[in-house]
Amino acid sequence: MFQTSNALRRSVHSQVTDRVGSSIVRGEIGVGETLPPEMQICEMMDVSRTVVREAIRTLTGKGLIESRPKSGTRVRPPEQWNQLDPDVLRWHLETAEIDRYLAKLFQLRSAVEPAAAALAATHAGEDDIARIRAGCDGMDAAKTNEDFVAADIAFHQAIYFATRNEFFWPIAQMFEITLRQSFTIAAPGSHRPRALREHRAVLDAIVAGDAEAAREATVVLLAHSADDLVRIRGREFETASERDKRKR
Amino acid sequence: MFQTSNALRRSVHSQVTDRVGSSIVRGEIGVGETLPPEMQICEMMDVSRTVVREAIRTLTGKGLIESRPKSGTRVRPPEQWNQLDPDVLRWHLETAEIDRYLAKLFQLRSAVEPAAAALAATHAGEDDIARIRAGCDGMDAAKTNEDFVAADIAFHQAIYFATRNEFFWPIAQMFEITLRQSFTIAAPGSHRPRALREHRAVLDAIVAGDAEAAREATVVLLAHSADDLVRIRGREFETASERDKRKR
DNA sequence: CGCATTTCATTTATCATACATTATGACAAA
DNA sequence: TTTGTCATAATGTATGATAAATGAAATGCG
Repeated sequence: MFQTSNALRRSVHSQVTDRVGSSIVRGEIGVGETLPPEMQICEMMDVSRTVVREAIRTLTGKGLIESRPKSGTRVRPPEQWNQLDPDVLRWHLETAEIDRYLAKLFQLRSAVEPAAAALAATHAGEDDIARIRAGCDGMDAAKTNEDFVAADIAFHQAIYFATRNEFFWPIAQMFEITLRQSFTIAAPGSHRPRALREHRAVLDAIVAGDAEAAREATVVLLAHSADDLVRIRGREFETASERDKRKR
Repeated sequence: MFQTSNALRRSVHSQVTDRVGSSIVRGEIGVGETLPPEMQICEMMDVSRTVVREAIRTLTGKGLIESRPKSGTRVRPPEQWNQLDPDVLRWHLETAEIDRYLAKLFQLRSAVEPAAAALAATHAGEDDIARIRAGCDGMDAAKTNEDFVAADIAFHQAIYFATRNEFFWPIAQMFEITLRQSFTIAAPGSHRPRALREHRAVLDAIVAGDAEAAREATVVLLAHSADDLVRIRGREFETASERDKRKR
C-alpha cells in the first residue's frame, strides 16, 4: 500500500548509471571524449569500483560508451546509441529541449501507429481486443484527467501489443513515456467527445478486421492528437500540412 | 542450459552475457523463473563473480531480467524487453525461427521507412543527400553481390539518418542486421536494374524535397523488396495484398 | 635522420574475499 | 488468524591484488 517512491531508495549503481548516462546524453562529455578513469569516478561519487564498473557495463550495453584498456572509456557517436532505450529516452527528456524531443518522438509514432493498427486488425486475438475495448471504456468512464490519460495510454499500448509483433512493443513503451510527459501540465479536456468517437472508430475497424479502415482511423486520430500537442506544447508539433494552412 | 558458443576473442563478460541472454531469449528460462544464483553461474561457467554480475547488469539494462536480494534474478515478461536492442535482436535471430523474426522486422521496416523517406525529403542536408547518392552509385558500380548489398544497406541507412530524427536511427541499425541476415544465402541478382531505378526514384524525390513522392517511391521499393524476400526466404514475407493475388 | 623494436606506464579486465543489506520463509507469540 | 521476530540465502557493495592490453616514450639500428 504505502509504496515508497523508489527514487529515494534506488540502488547505488542505478544512481551512478543515471548520473553518468545523463551527463553523456546532455552532451557534457562530448562524443569521442573519455570519461574519467574508474578510480577517479569512484572518488568523485564516493562509491566502490564495483558500482562504477557495473554502471559502465550498463551504459556500454546501451551503446553510449565503449572502453578499452589503457585508452579509457570513450563516448560513442549518438548514431550508435540505443535511442529507444527507456533510460536513454528519459535522459533526453530531462534536458531543456523537451519539446524538441517530444516532437521527434511524435514523428516516429505517426509513422508506426497507423501500421500497428492495420496489423492489429488482422492479428489481434480476443484478449487483445478486450484490452483495447477496456481502454475505450476507461476513457469513457474517466472522471479525472489523470484517469482519462491513463486509459488513453492503455488503449494505444493495447494496439501495439495486438500486432503480435514484439518489435513494435518498444515503440509502445516509448510512447507511454512520451504521452505521460506531454500532458503533465495541461490535459486536453475540451475535445474529449471527439477523441472518444475517434478511438471507437479505430476499435471498430480492428474488431471488423479491416486493416485499411484501422490505418485511416488512426491517421485521423493522430492528426487531431497533434493539434492538441500544438495547443499545449507549441508549434514544434505541427505537421507540414498544418504549417501550410497557417501560412495562408 | 547455457549453451556454449564459439566466441573467439571477445571479453569474458561478453561471452557470459551472450550465453545467458541467448538462453533467456530462446526461452530456456521461462518468464518469471529465476536464474541460478550468481555463485552457481560462476561455477558453471568457471568465471569470477565480477564477470557474472556485470553480465547480469547488462541484461538488466536491456530489460530482460530484474534481481532482488534473497528472491533472486527473474526473467521479465518479453513485453518489457528492449526488443530493438542489437544484442536482443541477434539472440532472436540465432533461434530456429529466423524467418519468423525477419518477417516481423520487415513489417516494422515497412511501417517506418516510407515515413523516414518523407521526413528525409524535408529535413535532409547536403551531406545526407551525398550519402544517399553514394549508396545509389555504389549499387550501380557493384561487381559482386556483397558490394551490392553493402551499398544497398548504406543507401537505406542514409535515409534514416537524413530524417535528422535520432529516434529513427535504431530502426536503421535493426535493418542493417536484418538485411545482412536475409541475403547471407542468396542475393537478388536478377532484379538489379529495376531495384536501381526504384532507388534512384527515392533519391530524386528527396533531392526535390517532395515528401509525398519520396514516401510513395519507398512503398514501391519495399513491395518489390518483399517479393525478393518471399522468393528467397519463403511465404512468411507476403503482404496481405500478395496473399490475395496468389489465392485467385 | 628514419624506421622498427622494445620497454614502460596507464587503464581496463578479471579474480578472490569480506562484509552489508534485504527480503523470504519458518516459527513463535498475541 | 494475525503479528512479530529471526535465521537464512540471495544480491549489493567494498577492497586489494593480479592479469592483460595498448598507447606512447625510449631505444636500437641501418
